[in-house]
Amino acid sequence: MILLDERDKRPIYEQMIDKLTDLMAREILTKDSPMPSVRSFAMELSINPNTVQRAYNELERMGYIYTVKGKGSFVADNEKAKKESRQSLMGELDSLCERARALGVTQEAVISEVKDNYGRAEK
Amino acid sequence: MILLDERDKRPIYEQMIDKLTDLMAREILTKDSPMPSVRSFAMELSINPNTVQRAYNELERMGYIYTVKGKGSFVADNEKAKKESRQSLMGELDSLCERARALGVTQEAVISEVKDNYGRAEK
Amino acid sequence: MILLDERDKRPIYEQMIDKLTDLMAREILTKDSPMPSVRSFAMELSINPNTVQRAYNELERMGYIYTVKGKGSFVADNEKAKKESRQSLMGELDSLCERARALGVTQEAVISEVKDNYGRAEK
Amino acid sequence: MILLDERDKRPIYEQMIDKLTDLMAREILTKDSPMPSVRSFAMELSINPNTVQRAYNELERMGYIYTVKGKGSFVADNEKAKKESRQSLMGELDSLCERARALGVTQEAVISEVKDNYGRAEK
DNA sequence: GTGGTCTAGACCACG
DNA sequence: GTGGTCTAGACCACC
Repeated sequence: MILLDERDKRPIYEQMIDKLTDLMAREILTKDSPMPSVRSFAMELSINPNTVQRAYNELERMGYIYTVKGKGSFVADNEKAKKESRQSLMGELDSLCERARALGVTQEAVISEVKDNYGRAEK
Repeated sequence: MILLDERDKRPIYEQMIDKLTDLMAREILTKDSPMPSVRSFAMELSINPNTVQRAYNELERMGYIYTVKGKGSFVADNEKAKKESRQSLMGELDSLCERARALGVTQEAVISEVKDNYGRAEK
Repeated sequence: MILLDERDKRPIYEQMIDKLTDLMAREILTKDSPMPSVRSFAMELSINPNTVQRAYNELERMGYIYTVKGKGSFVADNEKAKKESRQSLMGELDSLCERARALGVTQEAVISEVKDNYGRAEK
Repeated sequence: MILLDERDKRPIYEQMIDKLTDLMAREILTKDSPMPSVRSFAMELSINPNTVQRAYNELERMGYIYTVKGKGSFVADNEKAKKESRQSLMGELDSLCERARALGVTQEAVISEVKDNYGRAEK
């Protein structure tokens, strides 16, 4: 389902949260579909079940999944995920623009790069 | 000279690096001007001299400052450093655009955000 | 694993880096094998953990090892690192040759010294 | 006479010794010719006279210069300088060869680089 | 005075 | 258990 990067400096549970919310935002994980069980997920990724549990706890707290006792965890409405993903993306874009300005990069240069990127994607 | 943000979770030395490189990019710290001494800077920020030292070490390694033993540290000519920063910035922008596309954010939305940001900066 | 030379005037962490990269280049330390933990290594060498940590930090920055938080540090694939080392070595050889020429040392004398050295190594 | 590199990590007096013995080995400073006075040399390099003095002291101790009270310092027999320079060069060459071997560089590759260098110099 | 290194001991997050 | 960060305090060489 997801792949962990061992060399990533961030804690594993944070990596999991990022990758899972991303899957939700991209609608690969759809509303009300079941999440893997804590145990099987831990096995699959060869990590400690505690770590999976922690990721699930955070995801539930943030409203990305909901848990039914005795049945498991399920994807909540992923509209939320999409919205928040977009917001955080825009936040990153903002801080990136600020760094760009500090380095004397013009607005035009930034926009041209964006257009380039979208252009390359179309082909 | 700079202010530390206690709530910031990143290590102090990293915060310092960010804030100082920013000052250099904006040419508030100019070529060959002296950096505060390790000890005085530590006093000013109420932190340990070792922490300042570490930040300075990294800055020197990255080419932002140079050190003359027994005299102090000085701002280097950071045209090269700035150039590299710009390149890596554009790389980040690219990967950000790709994430945006994956989330269904249009090119127009991204560009509008960039324009907004630059607009806000002019005031 | 390694032995420190007390008479060596260079800082301990630098000595460690030299000896460890040497072990890697000679493939005594192989890809993905675990490095000693910071604390155990410090005990073994009777030095402070901070000093080991510093050496490890530099090694990671240079791409010789990678670190998994909570698990330890591991030997990276250092083909790239070796390649870069070879290049910088050849650069040093060049500047050394230039100094030799300036001192009137003939090409033959230099080559004979090189052959001597490699000859001694075979025994 | 000589140029100091402010960014050089080594102490100034050591840099001076290196550069001056080099000039002697290359016979630019000839036997019995006068060295600059401590004061004038210090002025010329914009450094502290103590530092020049220290360099001169070391040079005298090593036998590269001799001092006549009330008259100044003079270059000693530079045969010595040449000989020692060559020796230290050969020492460096040896340690370089050892590093090369550790990296798996063949004797042939080293020799070819040396020949290249001498070849380039002839043109 | 300056930076550079090192020790001792502490606290934290992660697994 | 692991590494990462920080403090406090010390000693050194250089200028």
